[in-house]
Amino acid sequence: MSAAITLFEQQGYDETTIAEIAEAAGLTKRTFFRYFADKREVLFNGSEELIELWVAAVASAPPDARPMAAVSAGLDQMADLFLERHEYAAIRSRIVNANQELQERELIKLQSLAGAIKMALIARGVSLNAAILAAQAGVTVFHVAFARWVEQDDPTVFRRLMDESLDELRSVTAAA
Amino acid sequence: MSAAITLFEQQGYDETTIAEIAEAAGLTKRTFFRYFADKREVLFNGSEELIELWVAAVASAPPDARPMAAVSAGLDQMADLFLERHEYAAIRSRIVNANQELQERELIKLQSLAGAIKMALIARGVSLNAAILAAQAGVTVFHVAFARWVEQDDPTVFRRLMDESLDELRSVTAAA
DNA sequence: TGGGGGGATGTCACTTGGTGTCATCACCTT
DNA sequence: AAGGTGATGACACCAAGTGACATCCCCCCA
Repeated sequence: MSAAITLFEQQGYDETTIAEIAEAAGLTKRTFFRYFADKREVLFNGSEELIELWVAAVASAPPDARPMAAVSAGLDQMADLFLERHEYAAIRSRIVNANQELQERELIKLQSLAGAIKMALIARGVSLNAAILAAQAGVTVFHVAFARWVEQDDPTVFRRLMDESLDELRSVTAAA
Repeated sequence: MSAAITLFEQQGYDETTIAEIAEAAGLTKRTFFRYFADKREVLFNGSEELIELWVAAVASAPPDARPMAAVSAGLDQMADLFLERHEYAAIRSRIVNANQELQERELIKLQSLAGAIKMALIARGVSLNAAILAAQAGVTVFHVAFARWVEQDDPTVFRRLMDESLDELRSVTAAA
């Protein structure tokens, strides 16, 4: 992973071959593909843990909490999780934002995150449609706030940025 | 395009090679790549027109319309646009939903749609953050309603499904 | 009317991502 | 010391893309 990221930073994602990454890491192309399903995946390693964390937060919210409050408990976890990864997140974002394939992978990871949150909401008794939209809203807020968070210096404002985004979403969708 | 879709339906996306598609269409692999940037793109042909249509609807909404009302004018256009493409949309959805690469491409097309709507909102004087979230909300509603629309028989209910989804999003994000 | 030029297509060679298969090696167990 | 197991290497192969150049067809104009 670190060999890959270093090379991506230095020469760009497209210009870096798997063979180069493997050599830099002291192994072969074949071994690379035993650890990562494809070239993109090397940049999306912690994503299952992230999903589990969010799902656990939704599951353990108070039983009477409204769907969006349960989802929002996941946002707290995200703020925590990324607190000490601000610099890494910024580097990784630069790489991802410079390449369409990587953005595609990022979006589908977010989609699978939304799917997992949806299931966790359904397990709480939330209706299917409400679960889909609450999960999607939470992920959108996370995504938008994340993009703003990596663009500035203070790592501690992540949770505040998420709240602001959620407020904006609320006010923009509010009936006339 | 039709050669590709037919083959994808018959034998699956992964199991179909560009050479096969090209042969079925009476041309060569090289020519295929002069029309489509990659294998996925053959399934995403009308997407620029779709974006232009939505953007135009946002731009021509009444000047005093609230952001989400302008976005919603785009939903009207989408309902129209797809009215006579229900069957095609269903076939295409089956193909896309069976393959992760294709879902990734679909998501980034939706993302670029959201980006275009965002710009159209900004041109109306909407603030950056409100524009981002209104555009994203509109695309989410479209995406969710689209998935429900292709799953059932009556093509005329698309607009109603979008309204229902927007209502659900509103109520789920509403403050406690 | 017959070149000539430009755009579309074909040909071919090449790179790279990704996979199946088998050999090898290291380490652990008994 | 023998055997088994999991990780790695070696190698051949396929399919997606791409660059470079040849060819062909059609339209325009002297």
